[in-house]
Amino acid sequence: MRPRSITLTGNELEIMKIVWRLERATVRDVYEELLKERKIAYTTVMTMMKVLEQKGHLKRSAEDKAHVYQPSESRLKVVGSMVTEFLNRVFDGSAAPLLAHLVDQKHITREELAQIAKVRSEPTGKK
Amino acid sequence: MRPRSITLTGNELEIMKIVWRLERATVRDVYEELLKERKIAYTTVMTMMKVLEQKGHLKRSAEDKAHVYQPSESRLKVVGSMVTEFLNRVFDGSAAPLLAHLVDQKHITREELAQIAKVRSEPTGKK
DNA sequence: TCTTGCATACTAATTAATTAGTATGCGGCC
DNA sequence: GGCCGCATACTAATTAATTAGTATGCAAGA
Repeated sequence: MRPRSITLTGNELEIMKIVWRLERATVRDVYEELLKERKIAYTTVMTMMKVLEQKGHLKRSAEDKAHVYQPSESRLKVVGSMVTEFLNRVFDGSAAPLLAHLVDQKHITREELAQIAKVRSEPTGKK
Repeated sequence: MRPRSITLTGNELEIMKIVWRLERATVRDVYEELLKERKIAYTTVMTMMKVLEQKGHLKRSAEDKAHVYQPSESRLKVVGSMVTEFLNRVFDGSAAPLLAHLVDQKHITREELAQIAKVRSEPTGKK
């Protein structure tokens, strides 16, 4: 049988991004945001948010008339695990080849790379 | 309806990695390799390779008794597009936040980062 | 020649993912 | 009070993904 995807699928991530940005949102809030990008039915959003709740990515609280959803985990944490999963799946865990791709495909310049290395390796001197 | 995934799925990538490595392979070749990792049926591998052929990732030639498969595109190209797709989907196309994750999660050290920046920005002096 | 092994083609079953319609209830406004 | 808008719950349809069984054929060895 088909295993449920460990990480977020494309559309699930799209919704999570909105909820992370709004911090707390109703189905309607997310629906309105998504409408800016593409045609979608209100109930479709509801279904997807219910799935996200079942998967543990969203917490629901029946506050007012409409339920309010909030992220269960920080964007940093979730996206971090997505990065790790991608790295393992595509590059067997080695980041260097990924870096090479980023540079070769000009997603990042050598200067930016050097700058990040600099900032991170010399954070004012201590710790 | 559900759209077919643009990029390779987990298992498809697993197979493509093997074929890229072997350069040319029969279903049995791939099957043997996969068996080293996990239990899987021969026909399952065949089905997946047929799908990969339909998707245009593998070319098939009925050489001898068994069909021989070869990659349609280089690993570099396919993986490159996977990187781009991931970057767009997760980070809206910005590589910097991805870099930050790689460093924060210690997938790569500041030293490695600096080294890659150096190698790539000063290739002996000329082009 | 008959069996055996391996190969392919075809069939099939299950669950995830995506999208949305239908049923139904509740709180206001006319 | 009844209708309207919005909300949720339930139902549903379609295709992808994953896994593998069955049917069948061919070639080589006993």
